[in-house]
Amino acid sequence: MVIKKTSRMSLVEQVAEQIESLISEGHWAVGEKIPPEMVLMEQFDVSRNTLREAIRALVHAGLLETKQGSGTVVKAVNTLGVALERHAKKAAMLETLDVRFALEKQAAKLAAKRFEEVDFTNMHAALKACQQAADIEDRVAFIQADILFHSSIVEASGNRLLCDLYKPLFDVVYDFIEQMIELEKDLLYDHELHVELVRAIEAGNVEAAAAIVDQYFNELRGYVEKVEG
Amino acid sequence: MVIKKTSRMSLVEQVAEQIESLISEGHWAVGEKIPPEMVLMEQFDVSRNTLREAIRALVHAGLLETKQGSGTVVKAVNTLGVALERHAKKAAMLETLDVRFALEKQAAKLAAKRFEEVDFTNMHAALKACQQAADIEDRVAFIQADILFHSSIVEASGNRLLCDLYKPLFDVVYDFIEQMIELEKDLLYDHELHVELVRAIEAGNVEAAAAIVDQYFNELRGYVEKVEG
DNA sequence: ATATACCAATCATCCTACAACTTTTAGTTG
DNA sequence: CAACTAAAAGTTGTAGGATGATTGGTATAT
Repeated sequence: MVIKKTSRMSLVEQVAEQIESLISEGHWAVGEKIPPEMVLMEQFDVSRNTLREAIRALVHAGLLETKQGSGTVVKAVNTLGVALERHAKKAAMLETLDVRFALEKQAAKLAAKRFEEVDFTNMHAALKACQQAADIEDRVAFIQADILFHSSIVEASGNRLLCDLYKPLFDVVYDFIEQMIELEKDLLYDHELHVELVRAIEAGNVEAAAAIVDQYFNELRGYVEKVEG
Repeated sequence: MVIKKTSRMSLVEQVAEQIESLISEGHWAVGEKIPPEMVLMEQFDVSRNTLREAIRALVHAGLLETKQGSGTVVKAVNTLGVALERHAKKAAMLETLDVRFALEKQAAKLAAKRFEEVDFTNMHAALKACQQAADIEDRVAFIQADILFHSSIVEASGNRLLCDLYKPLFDVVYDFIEQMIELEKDLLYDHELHVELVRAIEAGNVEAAAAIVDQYFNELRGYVEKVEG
């Protein structure tokens, strides 16, 4: 006797899964508006409630965003970022910082290890922008360039999972730093380490890259401890 | 003029958030059945549709599980694990391994740094279980003990966020290893490093702990590369 | 041309009803 | 009394309709 499939997935989950596929496969791009409920009801051949429960699940996951009177738009392609950001916001800043540190250090080492395959365009551009912002002491510009710089480091690791984990934590830390910056005005003009880090990665010097990230985070940790603890 | 907060959150999100809080604060424990829809409708003072949309969002996120005719039970305390596991399963094993490595190394260093406050009970118990399993060459028992061992290391870091990130990745890696173990039968009886790692942490030797984790993962990476690449 | 009023589209919430499944209860039978 | 059976109650799943709230665009009037 053939055992029947334990139980068929609920209609809501089936619909949610299909919508998720349509998004992840790019059929509905980020920023794009998806069809209204009435249309989707007919396309999926389910009732209004069922469809709404599916959509609501994806809204909560951060994939979609609904606006009354307007419609529903795609907000992201994967659900990890939202979950991680929500989680990290509830954690202590020093804990988040330690995790971010672990990830960025690993990223720097991986980038240095595969330096021959790395595209350094973004890294150099961010470096230049940092330098310019530091020269004219434009704090806002420096932060933006700093964000691009660290992102380019992590992307250079070639590890997609690492990037997906790093960026949400990075955002959380930077929200904190933006508030902190009033207290320590000269904190973020520390540009020397940026240059050294790129040089180490370009040279394929794994240990040097790791040491520089160590140093960077030790300083950052000191500032955060002063403010938080 | 003070601009009022965008507007109030939708009822569904309010309810979902409250339920999440009730779970994360332990008011509803994992495995426990939550009240039926009718009761929750009255408690939150919302309609059935609104309540169901909230619950469905949490079901999709992996926090709850509903069974028709029976009820709804709490499945997990936080939503991060499910999202991360789903995500990591789609990634390449070597990428996942690198991230896990970064996290475990950081955990070992943190644990060594605060060795005076660490509770070593679990670690020693896992160590003993590993030894016993290795002695009688019981592979299944060794894996289970190994899982407990690595978990105890990460928990000793005292960093909750680190633990929450580590465990799902760990599960993914171990699913892979369980399949791999047939090929490399003697892989997991490598017990020496376990002992050395605990010794280093107990001595508060941060660098030694880091070096041992390095060594452990280099071996593991070698095996994985042989199988996957 | 600008501002106002109106209208249509769309999501938000509520309501009722029934179906499907599970658990409990009551009843029957041996 | 024990064990099996049938009925009932409880719970989630799905459907469909009605009304309110918000948004975006259109037509109108000045």
